[in-house]
Parts: sequence; structure tokens; C-alpha cells
Amino acid sequence: MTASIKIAERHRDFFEMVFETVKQIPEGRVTSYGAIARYLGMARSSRMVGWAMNVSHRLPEPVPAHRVVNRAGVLTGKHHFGAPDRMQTLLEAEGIKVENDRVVDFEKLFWDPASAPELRLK
DNA sequence: AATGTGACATACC
DNA sequence: TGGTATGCCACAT
Repeated sequence: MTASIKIAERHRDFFEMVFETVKQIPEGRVTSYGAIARYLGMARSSRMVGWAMNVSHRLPEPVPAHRVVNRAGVLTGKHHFGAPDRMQTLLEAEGIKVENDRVVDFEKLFWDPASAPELRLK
């Protein structure tokens, strides 16, 4: 395997697909763990997406993990960004408003990798 | 080796 | 309507 990341062989591809998907989230948009899992054919393994995000911190290349929230738009992973409010800061830097650890207008900003409206419209 | 713990989601009382 | 249980599976202890 390429990097020093410890990922089980048979799931390495899955993790990489997660990273690729996350990297395609447009700036200023967000998606959910479940949407990614569903898109990759592991609808019931959304927790693994969370694990992938956890691992992504060790990746040589940057993965915009802050654009992934739970299905309610809550920043459940904020404690994994070093500083408690780093995730929120990153989001707000992209024009996404956050109140009470929740993305404002989540439904509008939601980007589904399956439908990928941004990619289809262009 | 066995058990517990999650950056989740869904189903069911 | 809201809490609880369960599926999921890599990883830590």
C-alpha cells in the first residue's frame, strides 16, 4: 500500500473511494456520512465513513473532511480537528453558516454524490 | 481472543 | 415524539 496508513486490505479501496468522493464535494457545500456510504454501496456502513474521515487526517493529501456532517447537518466530528471550533471555522470560511454545531440551511447546501447536481448541470 | 468503542443511520417500541 | 435497540465493521485495549 502506498502510504503508512493502516487499513485492512479488503477495505482499502473502499476507504480510497470515500476520500475521492469527499474531495469532490464542491466548496461551500456539505454531504452526510450516510449519503457517501449509500453512494459507495455500503448503505449500512456509514460508520466506516466516519472512520475513513478519522484516518484522512494522516493522509499526505488534504481531504475536506469538514464538509461531511451527519444526516441532520450536525458537526459531530468537530472534536477531531484539533481545536474545538476548527471545523466550524473552516466551514464559515467557505460561506457556510453554523449555529449550535449545526449547518444552517443544511437541506439547501446538501450535496448528494449520487445525484451530483453540480456535476450534471455543468 | 474477547470485549468495548465509535466523526452513523434506521427500526421499533 | 423520543428514547432504546440493533446493524455495521475497523480498531483499540
